[in-house]
Amino acid sequence: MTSQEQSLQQLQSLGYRLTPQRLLVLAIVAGGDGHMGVDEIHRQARAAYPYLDLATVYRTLRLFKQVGVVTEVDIDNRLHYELTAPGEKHHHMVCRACHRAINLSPHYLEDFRDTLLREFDFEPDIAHFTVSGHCRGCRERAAVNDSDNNPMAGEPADAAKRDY
Amino acid sequence: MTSQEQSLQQLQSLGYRLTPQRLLVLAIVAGGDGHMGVDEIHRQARAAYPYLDLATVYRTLRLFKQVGVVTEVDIDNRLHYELTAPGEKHHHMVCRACHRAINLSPHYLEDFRDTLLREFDFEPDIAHFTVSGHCRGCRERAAVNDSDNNPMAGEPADAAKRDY
DNA sequence: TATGTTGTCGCAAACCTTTGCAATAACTGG
DNA sequence: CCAGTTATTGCAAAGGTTTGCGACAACATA
Repeated sequence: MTSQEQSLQQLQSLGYRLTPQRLLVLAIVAGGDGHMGVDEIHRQARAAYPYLDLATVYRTLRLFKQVGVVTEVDIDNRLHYELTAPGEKHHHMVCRACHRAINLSPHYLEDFRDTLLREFDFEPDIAHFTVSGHCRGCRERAAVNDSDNNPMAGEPADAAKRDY
Repeated sequence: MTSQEQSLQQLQSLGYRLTPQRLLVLAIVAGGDGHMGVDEIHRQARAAYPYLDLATVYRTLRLFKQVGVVTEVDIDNRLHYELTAPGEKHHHMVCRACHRAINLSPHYLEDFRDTLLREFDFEPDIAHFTVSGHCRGCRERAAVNDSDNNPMAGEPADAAKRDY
């Protein structure tokens, strides 16, 4: 039984129904390379099944995420999804500047999770966890362009375009 | 010099202009108790200055956040802001169920930050950091209602309303 | 104080995502 | 295999947030 079939069976066992729309979305996400944007998933889905509505794609992905079938990544205020690879799960670090996503092993979050659970009885949702910040490349680039030593907080006033 | 005046001077020194709109929004956030929703800030602002547009409120808060004057908290997909109290900074844990926000001392994130920086040259944006998950109260409530031992992943199929 | 530069505002429209609702289709039990 | 139950869909509309743009206003300079 493939991991896709497992996911489907899991859905069914939880009382969710297996619909062609769900099969389709799952297949597309599984076939995609890395995190896919919702619009791209929708586009591909329509190719096979033109009536499939964008709202359905959103609902389906939300369900898949909740059940753990996919992992959600917020990249520049847009939702992206990738298949949750059992055994090689990972979180993400997303760069605010170049919007690239870097994988992060769960190992780095375990201590943090344990602490919150122990000290506050708070169960963080680390299954869908994204850390945003600035990656190496963008930090170096910024260091060069910056005359002062301000490490990129409050962005230089002479930035090209600054409409706030 | 009050911390508000400091913020204003900081803005100016970065090349941003001091406008009545910005003064107003700052005053309101400073006067509010805890994290305020954008609409509430806007409502209060309009009382004093009816022409102030919602877009300006958003832009102003985004700027304030970027400069560090305010802290952003995402509560149930809605942005909220509070004054960044220097000296008593904190992050937030937001419960996905009851939407309450619990303060979290920066101390809990320092190790995590250091690790990412050391191992990946990735500077996480912990200044504006929110962990979502489930708080004690909601976890207990769920434990009672749950017959099986599934710790709230994939939510019971018999949930009252389930439109995905 | 007068003038130029350019950051900011208000407005309207766009964008991404969620939601209400009636019609439909997936599963269940007989 | 049929009928009943109810989860799910498509559609349209709302919701929260962002953005393009021309008019305006804050600051600097003389």
